[in-house]
Amino acid sequence: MADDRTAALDRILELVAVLDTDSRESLARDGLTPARAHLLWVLQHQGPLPQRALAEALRVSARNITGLVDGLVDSGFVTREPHPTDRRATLVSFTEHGAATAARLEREHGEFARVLFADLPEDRFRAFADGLDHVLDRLREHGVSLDAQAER
Amino acid sequence: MADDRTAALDRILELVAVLDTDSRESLARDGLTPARAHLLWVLQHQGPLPQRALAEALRVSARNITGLVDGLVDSGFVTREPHPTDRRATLVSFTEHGAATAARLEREHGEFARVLFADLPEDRFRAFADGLDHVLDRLREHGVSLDAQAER
DNA sequence: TATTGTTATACTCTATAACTATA
DNA sequence: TATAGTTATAGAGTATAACAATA
Repeated sequence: MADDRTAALDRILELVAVLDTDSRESLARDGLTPARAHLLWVLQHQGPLPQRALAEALRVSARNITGLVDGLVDSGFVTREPHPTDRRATLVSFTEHGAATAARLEREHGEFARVLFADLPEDRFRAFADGLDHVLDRLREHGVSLDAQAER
Repeated sequence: MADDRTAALDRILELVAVLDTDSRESLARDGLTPARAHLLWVLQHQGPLPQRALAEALRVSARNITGLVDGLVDSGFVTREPHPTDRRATLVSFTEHGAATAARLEREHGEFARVLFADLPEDRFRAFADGLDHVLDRLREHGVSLDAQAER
């Protein structure tokens, strides 16, 4: 019994490894890395942002954002524009290529979700989603969550 | 409906992020990184190995193993010993500290699995494990798996 | 005085290619 | 000739600290 739990955790970790490697390869085909794609994702959902806001959203240092934006500017996904009211800040905005890529990544994300659960009957899907919620709740109870991490 | 699937995928990705950050922090307290801990894990399950075997097990370059072993030697987790029959090779073995740490990490892995599924009734746990298998099968069908990745 | 972003510096993980020692 | 591991080199992600420009 206890061993079943360990086996399930191992399968979760296998899933983590598989998703990580696969998304990495897929992004590489677009000339992106996970960190840079994450930045595009935030821009896609929140619109043009100053680097400071990006640092908070990605929960990384300001220095790191400078590097990520440098890379995305060089590869043509975003531009640095002057902030309309604060001359210290720069607004990071999509180029056409960046906007098109981000939109496509979002579409593919939805398609991937459909493939993942294809042919899984509704009741079994519900049960799985339930278990997922349970696990995330258990982690939150133990102070392990994105919010808890953000507070540090 | 289709949106439920996307929401479930998003929760899987949240779980991935949470587990990644949490394990990273936990390992850091032991003076380890994920890559170095992975190497210790392999050593724990397969015994002393030449670096070449470690490169295959971790699926990284030989050069990378040199760096990881350098770090683990410096921090006192492993030693490089001469290979008994092949003078080109070096055997990577645990120090006492390394062996004790690896054993503790394995214990904590099992404890973590128990916490994760605590209070989840057996039938709901089964349903979750089922869904997990389904998702991994779907990925395998699409050529996305650790084995498929290994073949490249 | 506080904030935004950059420069300087450093560490880890990752890779390929050239090279040494040994098989 | 092939294999084990290292040196050389490079790129990405991450961090802290010092600093410039602006608020």
